[in-house]
Amino acid sequence: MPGPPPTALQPRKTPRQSRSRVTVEAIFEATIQVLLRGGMNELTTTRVAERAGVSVGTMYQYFPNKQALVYALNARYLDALAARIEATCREHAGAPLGQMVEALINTYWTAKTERADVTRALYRSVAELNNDVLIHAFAERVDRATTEMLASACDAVFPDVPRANLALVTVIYGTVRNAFERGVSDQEAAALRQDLTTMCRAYLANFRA
Amino acid sequence: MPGPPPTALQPRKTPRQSRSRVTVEAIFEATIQVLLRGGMNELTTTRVAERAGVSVGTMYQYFPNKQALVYALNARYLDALAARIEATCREHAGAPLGQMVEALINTYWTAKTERADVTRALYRSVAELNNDVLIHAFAERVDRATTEMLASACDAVFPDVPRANLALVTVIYGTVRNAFERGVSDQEAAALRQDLTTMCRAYLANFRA
DNA sequence: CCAAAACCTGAAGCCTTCCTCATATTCTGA
DNA sequence: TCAGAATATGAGGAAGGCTTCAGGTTTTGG
Repeated sequence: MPGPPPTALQPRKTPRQSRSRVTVEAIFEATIQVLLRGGMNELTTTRVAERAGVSVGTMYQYFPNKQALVYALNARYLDALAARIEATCREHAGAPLGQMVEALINTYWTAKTERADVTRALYRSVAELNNDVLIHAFAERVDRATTEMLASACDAVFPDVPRANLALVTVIYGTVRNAFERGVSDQEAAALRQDLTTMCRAYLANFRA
Repeated sequence: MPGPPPTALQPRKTPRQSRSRVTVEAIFEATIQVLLRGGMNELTTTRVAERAGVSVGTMYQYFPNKQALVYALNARYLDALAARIEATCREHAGAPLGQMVEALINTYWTAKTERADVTRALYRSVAELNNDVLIHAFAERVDRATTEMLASACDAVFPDVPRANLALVTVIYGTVRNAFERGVSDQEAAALRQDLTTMCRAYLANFRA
């Protein structure tokens, strides 16, 4: 049961005028760029500010420290990802299991690969954070959506929905991530994705009504 | 095709006398401990040396820099892990598919969970390394073993062994890792592990002779 | 037993980084 | 229009980290 994010990691103040919204946006984008080039080791406040075209002081007006910046960036990313998954789940409420699996894998896979380098950079950056809160919040939110979807399947009845859900999402998210880390080729990725779908379908077949 | 590890990351010299072997061992252990406490951010050379009961200078006699230390630690861990997987694969050459899957999952899962905190710490530490070389070397070595095992199955014939292998290992390794990151309970873990086995078996059933 | 090799020490130099703050600029609302 | 709020600046203080090296101690091989 994760509490709220540590106060030391919360944003300092939220931009009110449009110019500052642009600034914050630039800072986020710059952070990604720096992360892409040199990873966490070379992510310095000066470098980010420089790349964003603002001064260090400006950065510190919105983020109390460096960690908070990376934290916010990841929170932002996960929020968008969760929203996409939720949308997929809504769209497939009441559908047959097969379609659900395919849709879920498709959404997740696409979200991760459409900007593969960014995904990788974030995967790495989040590793040095106190990411438990982030991860849990994300997991909880997304679990709610997928569980609900599964329970609504028109051609299945689950003796234990949360269990089936956990198996599904863990396998899917884990596989995608591992595929990333291995740096599989496009060909391999395509085959892998197909096989992953096969596996999930075969698993869910056990619950056919 | 990854080359050899960057020279900047190679150990400086290998201990010859037994006392220095003890020292190096202590340094490794200390590194793990420090990593456990505070992660990469708090891993400083001074702290590691202090915890190991040696002076900083000693550390630098064996590792040219801090990164090399973490690199070596991970290389060591992956080497042991690979050895265990290879052993499992040898033991199950010619066995039926079902047993192979179960054994592989068992070995990997056990290896990761018997010292869960260490596993987690290393997962995190490796994220800030130039880990491509490490990952690839590990993957290649382990793939060789598992592929060979699969090909030897007494009750199956694969149209494309490497493909089936990639699917299997990516799903297994990825799932285990993701389970870690979510911090699943023991109960959930047990169920998940069972379901993972079910999935893999169902997948492999497609190749039954 | 002794010389050479291996090993260990830890204070100190150098460098980078984070973050603040006093000041300047821009915007908003009445 | 203009006062006050919001935003931006960037040099510099303070802290801490990495790494070296000159000089000790221990071990080994003969």
